[in-house]
Amino acid sequence: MPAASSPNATIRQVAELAGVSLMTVSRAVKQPQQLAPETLERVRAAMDEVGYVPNMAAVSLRLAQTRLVAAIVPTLATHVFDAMLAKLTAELAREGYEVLIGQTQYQPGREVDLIRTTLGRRPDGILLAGSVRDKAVRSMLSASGVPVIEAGDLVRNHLDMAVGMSNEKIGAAACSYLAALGYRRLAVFSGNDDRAQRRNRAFAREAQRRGMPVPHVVEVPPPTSHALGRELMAQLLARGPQVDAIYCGSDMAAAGVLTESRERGIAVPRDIAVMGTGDTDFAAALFPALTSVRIDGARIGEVAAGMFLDRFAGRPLPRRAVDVGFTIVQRESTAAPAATAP
Amino acid sequence: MPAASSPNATIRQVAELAGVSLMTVSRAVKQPQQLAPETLERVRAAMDEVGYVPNMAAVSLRLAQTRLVAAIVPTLATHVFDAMLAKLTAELAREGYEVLIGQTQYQPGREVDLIRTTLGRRPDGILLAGSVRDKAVRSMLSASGVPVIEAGDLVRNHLDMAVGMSNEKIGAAACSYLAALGYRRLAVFSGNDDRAQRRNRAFAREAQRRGMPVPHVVEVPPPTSHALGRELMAQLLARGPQVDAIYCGSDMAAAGVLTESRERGIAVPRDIAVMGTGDTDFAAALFPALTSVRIDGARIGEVAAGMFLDRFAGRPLPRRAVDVGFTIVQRESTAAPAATAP
DNA sequence: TTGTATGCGTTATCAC
DNA sequence: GTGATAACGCATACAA
Repeated sequence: MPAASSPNATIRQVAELAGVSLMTVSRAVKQPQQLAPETLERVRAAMDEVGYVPNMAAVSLRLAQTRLVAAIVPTLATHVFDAMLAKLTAELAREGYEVLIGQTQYQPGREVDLIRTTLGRRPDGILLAGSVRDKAVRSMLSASGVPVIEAGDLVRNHLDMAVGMSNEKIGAAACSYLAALGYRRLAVFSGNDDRAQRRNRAFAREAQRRGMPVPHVVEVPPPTSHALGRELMAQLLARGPQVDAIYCGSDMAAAGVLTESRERGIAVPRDIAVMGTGDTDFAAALFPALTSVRIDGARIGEVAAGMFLDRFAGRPLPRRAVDVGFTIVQRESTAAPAATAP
Repeated sequence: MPAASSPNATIRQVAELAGVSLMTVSRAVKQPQQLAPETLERVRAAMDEVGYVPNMAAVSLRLAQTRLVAAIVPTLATHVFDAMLAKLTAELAREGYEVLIGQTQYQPGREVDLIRTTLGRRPDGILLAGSVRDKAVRSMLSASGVPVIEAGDLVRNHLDMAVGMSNEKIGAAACSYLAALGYRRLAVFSGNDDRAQRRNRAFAREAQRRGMPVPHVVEVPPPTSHALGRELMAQLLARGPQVDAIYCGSDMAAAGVLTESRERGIAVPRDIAVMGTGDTDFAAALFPALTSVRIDGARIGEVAAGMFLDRFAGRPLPRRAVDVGFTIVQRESTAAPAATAP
């Protein structure tokens, strides 16, 4: 039983207790096979007795590596990010790395501060949800020399490494999907962050390409919510154009559209189709079940972890940018319009 | 413009560039007012030029404090934890603390390893979602001398500090709530983790106290899901006892119960009432909107942050245990049974 | 107002 | 197989 264990025991206390030098204790942790079995046992007993855990601040300082990976996300309250972080954390943990999570809460100014603070921790790698647009941030990051992964938004001029999917392709695919089902008067509800805007522009371009009416696009500051979806839907009905399908930048907003429609006696998808983004866990639980663009957060996290580990080990990277794609999960909220009547 | 900034510049490089000593640079960061304005400006220019950010590993080692708070949660994919972590992170960030998040993924064995690894980072504080039951973990933590907050589960014998609510009270309240609405044949679906089990036992005790039939309790390994809720509901209908209300340990499971009921033509709440736990953001978006036990994760995070900051600053704690309570948010899934017919 | 010496806890290196 | 030494980057204490 660990008896008198003192707070934050150091390698020195263990050494004195075991009657060996500092290096012997260090080796007992890092290269146990180098020690005589009897010595090893004595050192281990001493470590247990004082509850010794190596101080990573000292290790980091000495080795110039922290075994820390920083991940910066807008919010934790989004399924894609959760799944990504969970997988990233789990995969990196196998190799002894920990993940330091920072949240910007969608405040652009916060990102610079956060990255500066984060760089102070000298992480071995930094993952950023989304692409880095801010000039200052870009130069800070590249100057730091830290491996950087931009995740979830595959842009051409990524800083270092990237994994994710093209938001432009998502926008175009969403539009094509609705068009193929016969919907023509489209609306888009989404956040006004960079990714969403690029998605929406691609959506509109695709509509134009197909000779459809210009989509009615409404962009608001994120995060989007159920209440927001309801409100936007109410506004659309009150004074918006006639539409037969709505593409939402988040599933929560889409859920709000479903609720508001139901309360007003508008049948989905008969009167109007609704589609979300993210394929959140609750998408299938809504009524009607929500069609959504599925983004595999876990896959993103897995690929990102692999890239980091390759890089840390000095292995050559197969690719510096990985497209994990996306899929559209069709559910009840966008069933095809009735076939031409007999 | 930061020109030739080198990776991980040190205080020495800045000093040489500015033609001052190391201490002058250090003071430029920590006590700028002590420097001659002209010197300060020169140092700042040098810092910008090389992109200097202090190495926290060195600072931590020197000061024996890391400005790091570790938070250990079962998963990020739960609204209560998200909200708690978001608030905790935001509040601590104001005072220059960062939050290191660990996830156990509900694997009990993982908790010990995770805490050991975490202790290596010498966090200034540790927050644990849930109470600490494991003997080894308890002694590791108390031996480390780190301030510990057990969050979200208010037990009597907390290790150090605690904030949350009584799961026993939640169970009893859920039962009382359903009983008051006239439901008598109750079922419970939940995870089989410690917190859930204590909640369920209290639920059953309350039913007994009220002279109601013994509730049909089904406990499964977490995490619970929509699919799981559907399956449990299907099983209940196939071979379970007749029930008129179901209390679920999570909103996702409750959502599954709603879906399965709808598919089978069972009307909620007319034929059966459904109630969840957590008041997740999507609870209001379900159909029918889900009655749920609301747990204010943000409030928990806020109180926890306050406790940590008081402790770090050496201020006396008003209370070592704070009950943030809970509320039952009534929605459509548990409307009262029809009044006695005329 | 600015500089020098010292040590935080650990490990690479070299010596025995 | 084990030990002594130096150094990682920074801030406290003290000196100038």
